[in-house]
Amino acid sequence: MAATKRHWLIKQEPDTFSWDDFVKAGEAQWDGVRNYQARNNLRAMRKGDLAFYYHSGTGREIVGVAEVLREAYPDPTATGGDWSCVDFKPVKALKRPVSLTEIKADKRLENLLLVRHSRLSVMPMEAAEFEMILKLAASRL
DNA sequence: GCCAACGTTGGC
DNA sequence: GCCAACGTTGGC
Repeated sequence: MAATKRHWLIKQEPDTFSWDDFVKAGEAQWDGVRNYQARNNLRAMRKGDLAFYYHSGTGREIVGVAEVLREAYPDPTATGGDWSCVDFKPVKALKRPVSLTEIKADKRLENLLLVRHSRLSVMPMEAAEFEMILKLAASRL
């Protein structure tokens, strides 16, 4: 019946909009994406899908889990072109952040687009990879 | 349609 | 602050 949930990772510079800002806001319109691959990923998201919230630049770590609140709709901040945005709400912060260094050190996560394609800001990931990172976050460093 | 130049992102 | 990776643009 219900389609299998897909898993994602979204990046944000904490200096621009941190996880704490996100939690304070209660939800966020994920606009401003101007890359086709990232846009297509946004469009493939379904309500209820989960996404890791990653701090790029300062931090470079996964800090929390977000959920798709509203599926892709036209990005109101776009002045031209065919762009989309998605609304997310925070679900929970990870028990402890999982850093890029830690992810890179883990052979089982070597196929993550976060590692292979570092410039992509919205990316899919496997359910197994998602679970693995949740497990890392629940463990001691 | 190719490719050089340029801009942007993000890790280090 | 630097640089690699990558996307986009524009000349030919």
